[in-house]
Amino acid sequence: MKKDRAATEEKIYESFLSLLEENGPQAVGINAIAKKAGVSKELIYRYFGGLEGLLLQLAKKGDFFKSMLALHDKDLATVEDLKEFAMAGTKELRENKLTQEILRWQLLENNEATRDLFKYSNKEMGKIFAISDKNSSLNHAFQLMIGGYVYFTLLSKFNKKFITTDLTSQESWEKFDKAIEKTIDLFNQEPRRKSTDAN
Amino acid sequence: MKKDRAATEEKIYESFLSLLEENGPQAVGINAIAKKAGVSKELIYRYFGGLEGLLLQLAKKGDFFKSMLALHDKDLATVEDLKEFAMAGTKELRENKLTQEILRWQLLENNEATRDLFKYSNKEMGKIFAISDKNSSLNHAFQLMIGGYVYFTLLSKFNKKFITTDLTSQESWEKFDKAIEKTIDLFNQEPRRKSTDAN
DNA sequence: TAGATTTGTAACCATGTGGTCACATATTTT
DNA sequence: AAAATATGTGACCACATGGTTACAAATCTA
Repeated sequence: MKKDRAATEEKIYESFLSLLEENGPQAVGINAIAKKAGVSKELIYRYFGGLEGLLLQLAKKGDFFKSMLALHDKDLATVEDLKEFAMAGTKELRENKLTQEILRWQLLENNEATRDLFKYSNKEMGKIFAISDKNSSLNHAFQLMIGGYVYFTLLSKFNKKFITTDLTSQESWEKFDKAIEKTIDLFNQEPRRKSTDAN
Repeated sequence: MKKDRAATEEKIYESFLSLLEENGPQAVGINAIAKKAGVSKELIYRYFGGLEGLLLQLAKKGDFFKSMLALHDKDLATVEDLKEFAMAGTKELRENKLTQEILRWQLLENNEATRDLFKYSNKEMGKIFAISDKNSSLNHAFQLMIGGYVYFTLLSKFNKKFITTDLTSQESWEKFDKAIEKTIDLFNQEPRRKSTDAN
């Protein structure tokens, strides 16, 4: 029998990732990972330190919002920049299954094992919202809309529709996008009031 | 030993409810319910038809948005009515743990057992959004914001904060409420355009 | 080549799960 | 009172879980 630690480590980690992406946090277990990797579970403990170690590695290696990084260097001074940035965020959210499942995971538990992973992914997510912080009037509305986008993204895995909205159609997601853009516009086009009090 | 079927049925159902409310969907299992009720699990199968039967009963008896029903009879013609209705919805969402956990459940699975429960709770939730359907321009923005509200409500169970927002403070939730009200205003105050095209 | 070390496996453990069973004991019915 | 039925229990089943152990086999080192 051939022996290659690097290769088996890779098999284990990839199996862990694909289980998480395809079947969600509940499907991620030592037995399931070992079975999928076709390897003894002992090795998961030996090479990674169990599930906790795998989560830690994911925290370090995971690419959660890498598509945002390029944009984040820009100034984001204008309303159009802000809209472009928001659209990049919703696109990332829609397409990155790994990010989706980690966000789902945060709704289920928060313990020793997951803490580091969540801390890191939240840090990445925070970069998006750092922008809207500058516009305190828009801030909470913006958070709600992105939060809603996350909610519907997660919901769409098991539900075809939300009330009257078809969550399987491209058109619906475009409408959500448009709603975000329009809200950004409305908050910026409103008649300037006398003070910074924008509640 | 005393025997009282009605009383034990009550004990079982109440144990099921409190487990769901306090510990979430993952904690709801035949063994856990029987243990909490202090009763043999056989009786759960005999009297309810297992977990599936309990979910069915919850679907029929559960009061998910009962606080909304009174308001729903009103006309909701004015913007103020719509805002009042939205605020009643967010309040209900914040306070009804049972509703929260069912919404959380919908993000985890959707099978034979849960289908009826979700169908019913969604029907109730649909009543809220029937109102915003009339204003197609606002519709998706409104859905996003309520969805975001749901998201943050569920998130707050295991996370103290989201980015910079403290999810444990009353003040944050008031700001979210205000953001919704303001968005409703902005969408209604915008200069009327020539057609119904409001994308 | 011989010995030490790394890599890998399969069996095993305690525990928990949903589900079924035979049985005992109340309660009703005849 | 006797028989039938409703109610309740605890043991049991097969299976899955996370975690550990003892051992085999490949690879590295001397």
